[in-house]
Amino acid sequence: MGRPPCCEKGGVKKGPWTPEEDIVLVSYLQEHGPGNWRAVPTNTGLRRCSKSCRLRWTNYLRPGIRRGNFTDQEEKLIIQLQALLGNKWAAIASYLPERTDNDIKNYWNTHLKKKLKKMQQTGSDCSNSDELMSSHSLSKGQWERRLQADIKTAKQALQDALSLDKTIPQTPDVHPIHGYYSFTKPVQTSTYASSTENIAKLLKGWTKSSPNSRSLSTQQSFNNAAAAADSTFSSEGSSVESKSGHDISEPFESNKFGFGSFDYSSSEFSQSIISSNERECKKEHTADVPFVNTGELVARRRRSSGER
DNA sequence: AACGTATTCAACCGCACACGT
DNA sequence: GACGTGTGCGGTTGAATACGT
Repeated sequence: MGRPPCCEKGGVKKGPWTPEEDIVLVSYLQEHGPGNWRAVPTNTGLRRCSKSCRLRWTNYLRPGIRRGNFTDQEEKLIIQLQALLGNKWAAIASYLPERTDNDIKNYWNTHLKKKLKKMQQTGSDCSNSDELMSSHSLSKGQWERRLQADIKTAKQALQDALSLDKTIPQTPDVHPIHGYYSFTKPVQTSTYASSTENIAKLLKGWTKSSPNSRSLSTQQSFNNAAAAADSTFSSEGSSVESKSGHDISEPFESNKFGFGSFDYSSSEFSQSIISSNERECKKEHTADVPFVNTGELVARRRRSSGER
């Protein structure tokens, strides 16, 4: 059987998003909020499929996203979580609210995999996923003990990462935001600050690109504009007006976007993830039982905390 | 400068699941 | 319970860019 593709209609555009499309999408979502993605292309006139719109928003335009330059803390956290959760990028991303699952996945595939491989070759690190994977060959008892140890290590890493406000409040990295911990520049005090920055960069890139030049991808636009935008738009009270006249820098309600106020450090959440994955891992290693999707677990958790 | 190769990352694709009817 | 639809996730692709010769 199989479902028909979500973009069956002809004339659906693919490939990189243009700044113009981004602005249309951001303007629309500012007004209506995310959700009901099916309606987005219809209501905006964007020749994109709903999936593409959602992806663009969640991976690039969403407020509070930080891109590139993973810190050591983030890197360690990702490594630990990957060892614990496997390739459950959405689950891992839930511990790094400013990073998208796609970003983390890419970073893992391009940087961390290699790094860990190197480390393994030199025998300098024992807390990586390959190591964990190699535990398949261990006896069940050994494996369980090892798993317990890994979970303990990961918990510790999480605790460290989630309590960094005590240790490095003035470094460019970590401070608490709305109950979770966020890796942002000190000058940025809210998820909206990042949103403003994103949109500012977007607009800068858009207006900068000359009509004669070939149509720039947004990434290029952002790159061009980043430096200027950083100095032009402060985190407070900045307002950006789009071509269509919409003030698209008005504060987004963080709750609308699903990661506003949930306490990621809540032991209930951590415990549920860890214990469920503990169970999953054990299942995986012991019997042919259906594998519980951790991402779905997180999704359910998000939904129950009022995301949609 | 020109070319080939490697790397990065935005975006796509297909699948699984939740939810409404 | 069966079915249809919408959404989210993980794996993969390929264009753009960086690097080496």
